Amino acid sequence: MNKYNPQEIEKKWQKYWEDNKTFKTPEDATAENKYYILPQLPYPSGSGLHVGHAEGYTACDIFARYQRMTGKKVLQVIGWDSFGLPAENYAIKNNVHPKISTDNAIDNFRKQIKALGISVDWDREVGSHNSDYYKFTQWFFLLFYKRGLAYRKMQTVNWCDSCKTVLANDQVKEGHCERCDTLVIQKEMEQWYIKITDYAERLLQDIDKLDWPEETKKRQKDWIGKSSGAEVNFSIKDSNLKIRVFTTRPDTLFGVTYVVLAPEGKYIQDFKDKISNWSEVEKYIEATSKKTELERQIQKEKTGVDLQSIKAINPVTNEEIPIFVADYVIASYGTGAIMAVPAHDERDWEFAKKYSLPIKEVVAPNFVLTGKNAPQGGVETLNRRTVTCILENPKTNKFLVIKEKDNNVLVGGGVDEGETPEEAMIREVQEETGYTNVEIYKKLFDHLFCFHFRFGKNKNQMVDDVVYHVILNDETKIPSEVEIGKHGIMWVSKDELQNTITSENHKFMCEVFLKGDNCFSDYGVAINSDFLNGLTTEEAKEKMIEYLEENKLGERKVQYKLRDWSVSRQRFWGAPIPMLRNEETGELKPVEFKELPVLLPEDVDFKPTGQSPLIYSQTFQEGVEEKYGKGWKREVDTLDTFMCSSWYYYRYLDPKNENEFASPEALKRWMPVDFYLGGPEHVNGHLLYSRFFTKVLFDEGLIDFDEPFKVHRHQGLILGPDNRKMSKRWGNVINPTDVTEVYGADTLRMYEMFMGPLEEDKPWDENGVKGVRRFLERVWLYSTTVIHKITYELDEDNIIKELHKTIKKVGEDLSLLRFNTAIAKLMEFINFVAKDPRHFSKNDSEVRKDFLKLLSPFAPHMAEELWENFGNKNSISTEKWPEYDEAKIKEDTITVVVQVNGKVRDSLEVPVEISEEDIKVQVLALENVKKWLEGKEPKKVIYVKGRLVSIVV
RNA sequence: GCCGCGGUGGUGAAACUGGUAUACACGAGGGACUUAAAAUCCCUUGACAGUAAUGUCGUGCGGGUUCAAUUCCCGCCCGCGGUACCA
Repeated sequence: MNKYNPQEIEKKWQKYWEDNKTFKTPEDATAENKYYILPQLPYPSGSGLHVGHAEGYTACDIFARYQRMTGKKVLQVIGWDSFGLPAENYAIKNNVHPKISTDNAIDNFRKQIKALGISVDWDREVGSHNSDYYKFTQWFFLLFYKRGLAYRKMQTVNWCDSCKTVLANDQVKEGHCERCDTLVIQKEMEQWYIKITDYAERLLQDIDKLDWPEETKKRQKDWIGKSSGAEVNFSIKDSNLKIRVFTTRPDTLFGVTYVVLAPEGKYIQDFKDKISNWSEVEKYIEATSKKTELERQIQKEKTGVDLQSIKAINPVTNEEIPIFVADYVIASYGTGAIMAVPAHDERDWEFAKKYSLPIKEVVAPNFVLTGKNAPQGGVETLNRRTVTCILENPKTNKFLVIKEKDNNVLVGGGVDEGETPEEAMIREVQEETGYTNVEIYKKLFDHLFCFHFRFGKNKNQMVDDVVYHVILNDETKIPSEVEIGKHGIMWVSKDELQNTITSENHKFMCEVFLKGDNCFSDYGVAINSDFLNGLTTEEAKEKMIEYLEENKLGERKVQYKLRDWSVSRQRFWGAPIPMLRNEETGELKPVEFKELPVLLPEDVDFKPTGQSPLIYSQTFQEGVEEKYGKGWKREVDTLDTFMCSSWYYYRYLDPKNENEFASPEALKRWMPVDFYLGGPEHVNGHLLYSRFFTKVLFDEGLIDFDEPFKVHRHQGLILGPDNRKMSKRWGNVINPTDVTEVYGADTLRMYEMFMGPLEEDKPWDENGVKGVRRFLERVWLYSTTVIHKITYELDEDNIIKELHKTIKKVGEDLSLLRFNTAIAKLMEFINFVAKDPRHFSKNDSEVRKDFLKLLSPFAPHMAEELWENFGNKNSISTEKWPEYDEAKIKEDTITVVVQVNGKVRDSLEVPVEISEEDIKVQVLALENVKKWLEGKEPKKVIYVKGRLVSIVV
């Protein structure tokens, strides 16, 4: 029989699949049996396919082939994200029209993907740069416009001066352009925006119903960035003007000691006339605007300018407080103004320290005890004022600890009626220790709350503690007193103090004391806050919001970090925005659907000037005035390519439809996507936009589901052999075509899947490729040649048993996308077969037939060829996935491990059905066990069914 | 800084729900075949001690829970990714 020659057979089968349209989308798919597998939309770059592409497409393909064999009607298509900057930049550099270079790149990509044996329906291929596609990208824009979701606004935008275009927030990486790494600058421009923020709440809520990786869901939630709080009005003294601030902590309003405005915000301009030191302020604003976002982030020290001659009024205290302009407040979040609570916000604290502003504490720490002292529901809460001290003997540098029966605590007790806390403190020290000559050295906390359950009283108790540092002057004691002697006392060193104390809140006091500085709490109980005093942070927040709303001082407010999506691009190679504008009146008018597509003109000089290249077209505005009247012009910006890639999975369903983005029947039959594989870099861009598109379609009544991707998984990066990201710069790029030419596509596919878990990053290893090729060679050999060399003889039942185990494992692993372990099992099976290949090699081996089916998703070309050798005329991909028989896998005996005191000492073969008693008897009779028991009686013998016996001596 | 993920042989990595740690593959060493090499096949391969049987240690580090911990809990260290004056 022939040598394994992948180059030959792979071409043969690729042609067969193409000629026979083997992977044409089944006509008989229904909502019940359909399975929509979606590989990522590739950008067809000039440098061709990357091994990372091969990884993603292979994974989807293996999964698709497996699903088909289990009876699913699979839809799998690949298309092209073919608009975009790189093609345009390439065109500028090489003076080729992007349409030509893009079409060439697509031809190349298609050829390379076909050479991997990926089973997609090529009749449904789409490219976003084709007018029959971008017609509907434009339609989506018009849909957004119609629904009030597309609007123009003047705003500072991220500008890349090398690409000469605007960038969306997620296209900026660490202050640099994602594509060309140029430092991004801010520029004021009028742009088209999509109001994705209208959908923030739904985009956030619905994440929970998705089967996506948990960390991915979290990342998207964080990006949407919901925070709840209030907007509060601060009036300006002697004026009708107001400052509105957003805060998540309305409960700290009593601690607000100044207000800060963002330098680029609107407020500062409104106050211009009232500010006596305007020139200083103006200088500061200008200095800020010159800084890039990056510089602003890096600078450590806070800066700002006091707005002299105007003061704000704290709405709850009615105190006059200063107003600052400072660049630690940004204009684009909230209202562009903040209320500063230096006692409880690190940034405000730094600023207040620098400019010597008052710091007013309004939240005291609150310890909620855990365990048996945790507060209980449904019982009354008592309030109690108490004192506690850290008592130090300065002569010995030791600290006093009171030993109760199961607790070590500090000295303290309740404050009696008519007594000051100081008096109470001195009294408690005397009562509990007998020491009379003590003095209060320092107050550590005015309030430290502790919320716990009091068993004796069957009530919860909220203790409001004053904490002191007390010094022992000398060891004079009261001769005899009541409480002394009830519990012991001990003196410990500074180092031992914190670990000796067992009560949680006392431990915390020691911690703060030892650190020696003030530590303000974020959450706890309100103090110095009038009607909020004594409430926990959560309660106080609610109460303050109610108060604000009642008194018309502000209202509840939810803020999101998510910004509206800027979609205008001043570039050529994109879909024209289908809008008209009257240059004289400024009116806007959408292009009607029947006029779509607005074609991208051919006659454009697309050299970047910062202006949209479409301005230079002779033909683009032709006939517009005749049709719409004087002054009307087409919009000359093009759409962000994310607009194109946010809906491609709909176009695959019905790619030739001229009237709709997809027909209702096709949508009903195929959506939502059952499995979507993509890189983790798209979480806050593409995936979010696609979800948004889908929700808009749902609201328009065009679809009856509101999430496009039911199941989503990521693929990891394939790194270079040097463990670095593949890049021309490091010279570590592996070209999949080179690998295919030497080893064959089946080897490449299987190797990439064998490298490790799909979602992890993993380095390339040429030797690993060879290993997989060796495996395939062995499969070929045993399938085509009768081998007489036998290591030891196996009867057919042994092989069948191993086969059924393999069917089980490979099937399970495939359904969980654990390709690496599935392949390991296939290898194990062949290793087993190698001991005695006769049953596998014989002419009509059923074992071999089943094995080839298992192999076929991974190495489809070889599987087809060897399948054909049996005389089969059909493609193996149309075969049914083998089923395993539990009875055939069943073992008669099991190996039970024997442990003595947790260490493995022996193992023994026993019948599966052995009783617990029998096995214990057998185990205790073992020589090894006797030896390790050393004559002692076992205290305990544990039997874990089918696994081990553990003996404890 | 904050958030998320991860750390297992010389290497890529396995290990169900707490139950024999290192499957599968690579590499390395030894052997067979060969005039020789490649290819192929066979054996060995976590570390340490020992001729061996065997024993001790071993999943980033330090503790804990348990008859039993890569797996659960607490405290650290390191790497990767996200995000950042978001009030």
